[in-house]
Amino acid sequence: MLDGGQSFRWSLKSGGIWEGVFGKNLVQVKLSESENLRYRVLTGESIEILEYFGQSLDWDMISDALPWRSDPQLRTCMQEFPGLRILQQPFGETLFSFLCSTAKQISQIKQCCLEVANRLGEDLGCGNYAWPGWDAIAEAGEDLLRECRLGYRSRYIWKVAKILSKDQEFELRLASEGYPQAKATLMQLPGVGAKVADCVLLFGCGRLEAFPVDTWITKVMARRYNLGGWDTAKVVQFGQVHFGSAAGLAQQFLFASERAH
DNA sequence: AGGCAGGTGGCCA
DNA sequence: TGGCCACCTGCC
Repeated sequence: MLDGGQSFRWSLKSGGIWEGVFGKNLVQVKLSESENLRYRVLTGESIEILEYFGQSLDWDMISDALPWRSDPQLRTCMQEFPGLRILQQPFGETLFSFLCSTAKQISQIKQCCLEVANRLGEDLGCGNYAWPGWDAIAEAGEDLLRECRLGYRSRYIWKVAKILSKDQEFELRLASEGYPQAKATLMQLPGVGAKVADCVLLFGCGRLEAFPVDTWITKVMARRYNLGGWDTAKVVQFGQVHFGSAAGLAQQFLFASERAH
């Protein structure tokens, strides 16, 4: 899940150790088979690590709410990736990274996020830099983003930075809204369509009912659920109705299985 | 060498 | 509403 397109600030070091940056935290973790999280805080707070990895949530219960009993396709994917979770990432950098993600491959998204952090972010030690925040991005301007190879996304990201640096209450307001309204609110931001909005809601707002549909999910839903030729919005609707309150977790199982396929 | 990638917004009927 | 197409950049 650290390399599954949820977050773009993790890299695999030697010995199965992953090193990652989120918020003001620089951490190393080792994910074991027993699903125990072993971690080392290089910079930051332990409590934030636990929250980030969703340790306060009852994943057995959440997984059990999925329709695996009646859905052999889903059951297969779940068995293939035991221990898969949804990360609970900070809102701002989640929105930023998914604005960067459109029509890009994971390796390129990682490169862009790294570049922006290196140029504008706070030094966390060991050559790692935090996500800089909207203020710094708004101040840096569109050209700097283009230098970080964000291309046409630069204009959107810069506009969003200007909007959100002037609206400190945005995240709080979003949290008070129901899922459909929260999605609509996010989609009012430039560069945020249905897919980016659902990724942000799922990975950065704890809305497990969000069901982001990208080309991988379109493919896997066509293959496993016979939805070939379906309109993307229809696939989203199918996913939410069929998988229910934890549709986003189902999405991750399907996504992981399709990428491995 | 040209099409396309983990989309979105704008324009057209 | 539904279908195209440009938009940056890098990889196949």
